[in-house]
Amino acid sequence: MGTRTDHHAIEPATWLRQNGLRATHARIAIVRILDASPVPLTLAEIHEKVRSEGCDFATVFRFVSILEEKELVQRVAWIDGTTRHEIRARDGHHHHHYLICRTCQKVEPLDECVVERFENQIARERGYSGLSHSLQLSGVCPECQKPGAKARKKRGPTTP
Amino acid sequence: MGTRTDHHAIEPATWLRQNGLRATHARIAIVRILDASPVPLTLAEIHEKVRSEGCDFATVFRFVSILEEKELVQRVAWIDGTTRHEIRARDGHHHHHYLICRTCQKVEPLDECVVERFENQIARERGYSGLSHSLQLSGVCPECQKPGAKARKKRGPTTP
DNA sequence: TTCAGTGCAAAACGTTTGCAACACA
DNA sequence: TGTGTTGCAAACGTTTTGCACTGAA
Repeated sequence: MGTRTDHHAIEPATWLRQNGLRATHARIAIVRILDASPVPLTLAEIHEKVRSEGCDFATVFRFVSILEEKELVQRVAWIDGTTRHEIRARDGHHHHHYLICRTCQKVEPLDECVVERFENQIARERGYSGLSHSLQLSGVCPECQKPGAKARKKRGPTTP
Repeated sequence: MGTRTDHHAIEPATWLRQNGLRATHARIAIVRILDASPVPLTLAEIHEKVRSEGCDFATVFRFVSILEEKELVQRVAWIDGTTRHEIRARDGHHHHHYLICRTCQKVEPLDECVVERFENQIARERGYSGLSHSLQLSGVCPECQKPGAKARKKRGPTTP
């Protein structure tokens, strides 16, 4: 089994600058953690793993928010109600699905995505575009696709 | 288009007693609201609809928790991060999927479930049983299926 | 009558923000 | 050096619990 980092030859610092972000100590640490994890993490879990480097929770919160705005990290509503965060792999995969044990909470990532094919079908039949999914299917409905429709509503935390 | 209640000839009070629950004014009101909604609701939304009957938020919280323990209501991690609750239909359907507009938040329920077939395949290949899904796939792993494995861990709020 | 169920209010928790000090470009 | 970033700490909103009163069985 390969690790997620196999796909990421690019150094965190380089990757950050490529995306127009400053490469600070805290940010590099956070990217490393996200990069190394095979499963989405909560903000608390990320903080737990970077606190040793003197990184504050607020920094985790704000930086992950920035990554999500730039769509470099994907927010996932986990089945237990927690909100988790997953870095987007740079190998073409945009998301993953998981098999979670209700008893021991073990998580197994699944490579396959059965929904994609269905997603295309739904998009065709209902006239939606830009569909994506993590839990439920979501997209933009015909009315909202019309030019001049109200601006896309921000989801999640925003940055100052 | 039919309403969800088409499937529910049983009166809320009768249904509650059948499931070993007391039929109080507040509980009947909450069941009615859940029954009538085509989409999962947040606790705040449920409370909003029953507050006119003098039903407290804590009552909504505790009663929905009881229904979830008895698996009469299913908890859903919504894509916007909210936690929602959906009553289990008594017509064989155990869950639904939804098409959500990112712009106007409109929700369209989808009848089809493409994951079921996949779920069976996963269950076979990985030795899982009792799989279900709403966002991620979940089930019980081989180790936890062994007789004498540790008791099933409670999810979500518990009752006193 | 009795005890489960409820309302009220406070506690616990997670998320979000303001501000002064700090560090990268 | 200057502006974006950070740590600290407080403000929020939501979830959860304790306790005394109430009402269904």
